[in-house]
Amino acid sequence: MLKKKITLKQIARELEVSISTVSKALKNSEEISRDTKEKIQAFAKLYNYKPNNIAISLKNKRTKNIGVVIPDIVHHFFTTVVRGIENFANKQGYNVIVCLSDESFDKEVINMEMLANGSIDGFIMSLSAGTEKKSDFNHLLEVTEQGIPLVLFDRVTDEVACDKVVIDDVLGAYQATVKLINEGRKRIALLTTEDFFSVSRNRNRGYEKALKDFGIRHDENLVLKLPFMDIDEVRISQFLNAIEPDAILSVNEIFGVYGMRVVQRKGLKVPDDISIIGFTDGLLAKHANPSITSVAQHGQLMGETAAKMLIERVENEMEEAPFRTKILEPTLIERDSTIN
Amino acid sequence: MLKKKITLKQIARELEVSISTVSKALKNSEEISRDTKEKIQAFAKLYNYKPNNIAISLKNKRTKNIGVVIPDIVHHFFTTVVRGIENFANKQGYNVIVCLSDESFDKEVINMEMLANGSIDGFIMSLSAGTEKKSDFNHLLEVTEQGIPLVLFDRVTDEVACDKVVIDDVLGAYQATVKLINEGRKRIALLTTEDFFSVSRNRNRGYEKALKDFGIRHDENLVLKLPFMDIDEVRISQFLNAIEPDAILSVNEIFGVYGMRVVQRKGLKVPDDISIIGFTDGLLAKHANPSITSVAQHGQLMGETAAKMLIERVENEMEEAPFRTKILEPTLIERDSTIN
DNA sequence: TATTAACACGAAACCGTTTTCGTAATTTCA
DNA sequence: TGAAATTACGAAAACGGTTTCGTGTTAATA
Repeated sequence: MLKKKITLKQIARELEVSISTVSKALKNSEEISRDTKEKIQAFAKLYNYKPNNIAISLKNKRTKNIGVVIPDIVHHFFTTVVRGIENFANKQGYNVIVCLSDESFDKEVINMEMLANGSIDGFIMSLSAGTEKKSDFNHLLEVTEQGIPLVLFDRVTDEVACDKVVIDDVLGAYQATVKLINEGRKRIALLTTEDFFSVSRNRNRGYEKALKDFGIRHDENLVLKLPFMDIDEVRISQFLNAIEPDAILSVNEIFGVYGMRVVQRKGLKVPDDISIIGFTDGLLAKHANPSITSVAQHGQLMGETAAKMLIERVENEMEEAPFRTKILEPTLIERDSTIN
Repeated sequence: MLKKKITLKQIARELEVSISTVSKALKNSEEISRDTKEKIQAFAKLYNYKPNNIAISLKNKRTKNIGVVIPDIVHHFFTTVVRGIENFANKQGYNVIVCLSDESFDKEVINMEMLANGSIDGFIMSLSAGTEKKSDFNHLLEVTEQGIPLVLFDRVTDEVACDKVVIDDVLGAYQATVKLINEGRKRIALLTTEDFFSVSRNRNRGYEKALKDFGIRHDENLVLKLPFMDIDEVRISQFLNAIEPDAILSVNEIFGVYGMRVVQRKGLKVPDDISIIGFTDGLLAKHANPSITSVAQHGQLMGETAAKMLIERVENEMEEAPFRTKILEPTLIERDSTIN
């Protein structure tokens, strides 16, 4: 007892009217008489008629789909962003197609090409590590040249003219570093990633700026640049043992957790002997023991903001509004890994 | 300098041939002469012609989109499932539309209706808490009656005839409980949720079965049923203080983490004084101190399996194969919260 | 040389809508 | 009563493809 969806054509045939009449009747057009409208509407309701989205998309050249391309989904920050996007987009009647680049340039390109041929009205994305490393943005340029709106978030680039939404990473790192300095910390270690990440670069800058502003010499030896993927706890351990810091600032959540574990294993008390602040306010920071003071990036807000910017572009295609970059303020969530 | 996508019609006009000829030439049809094909293909390449997905979807009545409806995305287990789905689906040329029901029955219904009008070829979903509580599955039945393939995973129901993929929750809880019994634990507390969750019910059964098999009396007082959402640490604390267990089995990750924190605060040593096992092998369990022994649910595999089942259905629409339920084996990941 | 086959292409239907425009039939007005 | 205006609907194009079938031209065959 398969009940396939009914079409305008079938309704028209059953009721012996034309397709146009059915279409108009269902839109309650003034053109159609009361009687005919009622008959058609009743019939349509009975058979649970719903217009076919694909046909409408073809007609309108609007899919009401947003393409979201992110490096990874098993990642707290990105999931909060996706939730924000979903949240806003759904309210506006848009669906979200999620693609994972898996931090790979090639996959990012393939994903975008798959979607760019009519499947979506616009992109929201965060650059993969591979793309940032390669510094090749032609796939983004192609998309924007075709007139497909694009909003970049978090991991962005200056080389593509489009809307962007980021948090003020410099400020976030600055505030975190100042917090540590105000506790009296002098040897603040920085756990960061290789340079090609825009966010890491900015966080490094905020760290350096704070040191400078407070007259603390910037010692390169206190900075450890780790490869992004698989974390090497041994290197963190050797590094921290060698430099003996009195505070640690980590540009992400996981380095902070590992750092804390290393110093705790050495017998140091957090935050009495050493303070720790991380970036990304995820579950780990919240549930660590002690819980870790973190710079919150407001992923959900970022997602909502990005979705809002994108949908505005999509729906005002005519107007050539200038591109904007929304800068969100980070928040330092004070927990038990720093002195209150 | 907007370079809008070129269409067959435009190519045909430029080259003064018919649309059919262009279409065939681009598919390398034998019908078209060498010369014409080369000319058309060269032109198409030059202008970077790519067929419009929407038009093809309309023609084929296939969108190459999969709809995934899950309760939440900021949740480790579901993200691993989504990754698995994405992974498999992408290889087969499918895109994934993710919708969040936010544990709400109404949102689940709305999401499905949005997608069921042609936007997708099939659904993969896990029931929202609201739906399980309400026990109303009409929206699922409507979809299957329309002939849209549906695969349910993890949170499933017997009331809908469709493909399913679950882990053997009874077995997982059984093995975990046995592990605790073998350590010599007698008073094994169970931290679980309200009864309407199918997975919790099954895990409770596995726990009870293990007790019975090993001749341990099942004491209802050792079981705490917590509301699903916002966790009440106070209740957990009162409960554990009252019953003084020598082991805790939690049906999820977070209850386990809270439970561990409570007993640690009381001065108990994990695992010397008390053992802890949780479900869902996420970041918290892995990075807790001590790390928590957990029943892994293999979310990614579950996602891949679901995607495989769905795509098989979609692509063999003619055959009325009987519905299958794939039962995945859980794995007990032994860590430091139990005695090795 | 007449017939047939092969070749190379175009016309048109189709997928399911929306929308413009044309036109019978009825009503209104002078 | 005849002309104009209104009513109520249908035909057809359009969105961007695919595919079947028909056909004019050339080449092969008898």
